[in-house]
Amino acid sequence: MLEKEGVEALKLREVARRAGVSHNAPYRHFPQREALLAALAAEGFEWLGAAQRKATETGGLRAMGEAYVQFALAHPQRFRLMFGGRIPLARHAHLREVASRTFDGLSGALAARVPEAQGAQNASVAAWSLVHGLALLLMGDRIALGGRKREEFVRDVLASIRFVVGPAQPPA
Amino acid sequence: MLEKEGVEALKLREVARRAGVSHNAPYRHFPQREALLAALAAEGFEWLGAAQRKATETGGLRAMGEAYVQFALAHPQRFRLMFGGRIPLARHAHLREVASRTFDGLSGALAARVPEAQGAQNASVAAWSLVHGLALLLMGDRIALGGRKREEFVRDVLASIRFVVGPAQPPA
DNA sequence: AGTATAAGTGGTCAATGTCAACATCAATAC
DNA sequence: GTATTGATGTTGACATTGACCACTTATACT
Repeated sequence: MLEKEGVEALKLREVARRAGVSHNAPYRHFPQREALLAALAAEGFEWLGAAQRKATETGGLRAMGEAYVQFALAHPQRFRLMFGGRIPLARHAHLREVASRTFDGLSGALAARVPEAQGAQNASVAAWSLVHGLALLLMGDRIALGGRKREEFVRDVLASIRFVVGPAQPPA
Repeated sequence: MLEKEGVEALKLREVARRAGVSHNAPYRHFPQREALLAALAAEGFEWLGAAQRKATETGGLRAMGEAYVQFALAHPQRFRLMFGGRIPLARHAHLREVASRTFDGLSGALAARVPEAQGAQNASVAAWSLVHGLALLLMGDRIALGGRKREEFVRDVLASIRFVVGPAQPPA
């Protein structure tokens, strides 16, 4: 339901209806609607973490970035739910924990791939921002691919930058 | 209301209440709730376009990026509404038009700053993705600033990459 | 066998988005 | 000077939804 019809269409009563149970059954599993969304988001973070680990094993920085974008494009609604900021982390301790674990793994893998040098942390954040933003812009159909297939396009864009890990440089 | 309490808290009836009118008066101005959100999003795109134009006049690529991130951080809910993809562009022709105009201006300004060369378009998309993703990650409080102030942090991150505008290069 | 716990049921309520019918009032046309 | 029209607002209604409550059923475990 989430992927096919979006978050707002994911109504507790409709879930119950499709499950063939009474309109109140879901409340035995989730105290509020938001809790169900939080659980879905947490599951998404685990998926993303698994995809990242897999990419880390077999490939380099580039592969990680492509895996990130691919995940977002494969589960756009889920991705929006995870990063949409509409689920307050203050409640939902489980979601907070899973998300933090995923981020830690992600930044750890990033740090391992980026040469140890001044500005390495900056470059890590830049790398993450790049793939995150690229995924979202692609999801919004706001970018002209210029005839290329999506994977090819992603590869080209990710190949178009280099990270500066040496000492600070004057602005271009 | 949008910025202070989020999109879901922006209820038509509440709007009417605060405006001191009856619960149905808003329907004389917007056929559905979604139309009101679309209007707010369109207004946001005009603001963003204006900010970009201003940055383009006085500064370079770096200034444009900083202005983009600054806009997002100054109006997070608005930014999420604009790019959240929850407003179908199929309806709301006005929104589609304003958004397209803003994007055209943005990519035009980008193209003018990026050296004419193979891969220039890729670099433009990468630049946009970078600032877009950085803004969203910062909004989500998912990045450790490392003690720096936000503007400083943004500057550092944006300074940590270079664009490859020459002929294609082998992957790193 | 007996009981505790999880899961499900039906009833209810307030809030919301939306629709239809009616009212008001200024500008315009005749 | 009056009638018409369009924009704006109002009242009343309806279905849907999230949430709460008391009650029942089923499963598991002592």
